[in-house]
Amino acid sequence: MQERNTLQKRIVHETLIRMCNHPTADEVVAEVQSTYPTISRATVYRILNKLADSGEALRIRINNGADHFDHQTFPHYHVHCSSCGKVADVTMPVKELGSMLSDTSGYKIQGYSLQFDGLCPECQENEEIEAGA
Amino acid sequence: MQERNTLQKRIVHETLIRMCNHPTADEVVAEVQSTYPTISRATVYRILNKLADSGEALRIRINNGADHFDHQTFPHYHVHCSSCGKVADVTMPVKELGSMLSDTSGYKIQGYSLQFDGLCPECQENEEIEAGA
DNA sequence: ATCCCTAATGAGATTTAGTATCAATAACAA
DNA sequence: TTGTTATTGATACTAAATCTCATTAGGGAT
Repeated sequence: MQERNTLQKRIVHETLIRMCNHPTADEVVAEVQSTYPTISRATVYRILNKLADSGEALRIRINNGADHFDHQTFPHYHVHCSSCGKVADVTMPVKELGSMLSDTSGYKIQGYSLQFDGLCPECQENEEIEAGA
Repeated sequence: MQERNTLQKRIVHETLIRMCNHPTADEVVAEVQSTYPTISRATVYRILNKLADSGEALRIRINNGADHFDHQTFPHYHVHCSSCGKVADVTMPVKELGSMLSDTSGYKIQGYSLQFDGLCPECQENEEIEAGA
């Protein structure tokens, strides 16, 4: 017997799919607990890790902050707003970055992580308002 | 009076320069304490943060693990060995990644972080030995 | 339908990396 | 030499995530 189809796994996965805003693990915990209050934080973390490991979800590692999760697994990147912390999708092909490296470093490249930091449209507006005042 | 030239700052910076292996903050703490045992962990963290903020050192954010520091500040990237955790330099121009994004996402891009993961030459060897045995 | 094995869960302790607090210390300008 | 205050050291604290382990429940076997 290998992998059991538990209620908790179904709920966490469904919840992640329903939340389209790249939630953190703790945000998923809160959301799941609103309908299933007895689920444990450790369980949600375990299930999200498993989803990320199996490729059913993406783990977005944010500089400094908590990991975010994305149920969309097609190849894309993320922008992280340095002001409000929001995470958004970016679809941009960046080809061959990894393979370009293999000969120069001696490392066998397994992957790379590319993450952008910036200001989201809302925070840009707020900045302008503050500057104007 | 703005910035004071303290013994601690000199020692931490010198130590970082002397350690060419992209140490973590705690590795710097250990190294400094070997000759100056009374220095505080908080002090080393503060000084490294200041060096990174002022551009006198680079902060290398490793997925999952502790930040590493690099006294070399010319533009380059890093490879992180997923097996032993070692960090190595990669010099490869990646131009315009940020500016390519500005129109597609609505974000005002302030920067990006690009980090490679792979196996260092030593760990590749170990892997082959294990596979052969 | 029941039993049994063990994967998975829940609760809480633990770890790791880093920051905050604050009294004591020590640069450095006067 | 002195006074101001940036900086330090010690420690408490926080955040994110993992670990531990007794208990629960999925699902194959009977």
